[in-house]
Amino acid sequence: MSGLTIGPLAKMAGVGVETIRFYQREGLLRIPEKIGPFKKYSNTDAQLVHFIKKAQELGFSLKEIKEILQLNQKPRSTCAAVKEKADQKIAEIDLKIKNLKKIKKSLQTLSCVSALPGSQNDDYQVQDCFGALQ
Amino acid sequence: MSGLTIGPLAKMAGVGVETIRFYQREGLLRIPEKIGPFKKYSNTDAQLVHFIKKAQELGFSLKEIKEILQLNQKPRSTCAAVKEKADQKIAEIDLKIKNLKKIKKSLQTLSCVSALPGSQNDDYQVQDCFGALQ
DNA sequence: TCTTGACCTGTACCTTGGTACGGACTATAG
DNA sequence: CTATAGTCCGTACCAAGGTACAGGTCAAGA
Repeated sequence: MSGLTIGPLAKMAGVGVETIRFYQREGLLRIPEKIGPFKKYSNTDAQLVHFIKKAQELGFSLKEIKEILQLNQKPRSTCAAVKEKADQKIAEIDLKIKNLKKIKKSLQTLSCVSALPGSQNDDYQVQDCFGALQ
Repeated sequence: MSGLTIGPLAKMAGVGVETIRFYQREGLLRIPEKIGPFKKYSNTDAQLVHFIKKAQELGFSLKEIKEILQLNQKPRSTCAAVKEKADQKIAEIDLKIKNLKKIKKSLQTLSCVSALPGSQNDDYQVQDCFGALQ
């Protein structure tokens, strides 16, 4: 709504302008109408870019993120498919959370052991703790 | 202990042999002694590779994974530093879990809405739900 | 009005994380 | 004892996700 140009948009979203253009090329971000000679963006665009970065940090590829975003835009006719896809992503997320908790637990053990004097560590202790990630 | 060659090791860990060699080049994996003409690996090596893959799926870069693994191998003299690093990783993991839960919640809403008839969606619904990821 | 900084399109280049391949050696099943 | 499949080392190539120009347009303040 606010009519941002690409520079302020990039700044708001915490990325470079080239990243914005790259996302447009990749179809993750709409290419807005020009108002005068420049393209104008909304706050929603900034939120979207911010979301893309965060989802990426959580281990989703741009391709997957695109899929998640497209779940939104499908017409009603494909609702069952949308629900299925969303449920599938939810399952993936649950697995990620589970695995992160395992790593966390191992790191807590390590943190604790290391804090004690006399804990000389042998090779491969961390992964011994949780070799069984799924 | 078991004396695996690189092929069986790769198979156990669910990667290609070239990936094993790449991890060695990058210093994520030890280069074992040769027994006869071939290098011999242990089950622990397989677990380690498996761990690397999982951590990667959770959004850690190879550089970060290397750091996590090295927490283990530091001598006692740097224990405080190890603990600090581990605690920092734990905080990162907590944030990841928190953000994954937000995305999950949004997807649940979407999955639910989409399953209802008459829910024609406008642009950018998903990210509207959780533009505020940290 | 002029200049400086932001924008435009297009293309080239970079880093990360592999993947493939060539040429030589070796183990082992038939 | 030979064929084939696995290993070794080195180097080249590849895809994803950016990042950096070049060469031009535009706008807004001094």
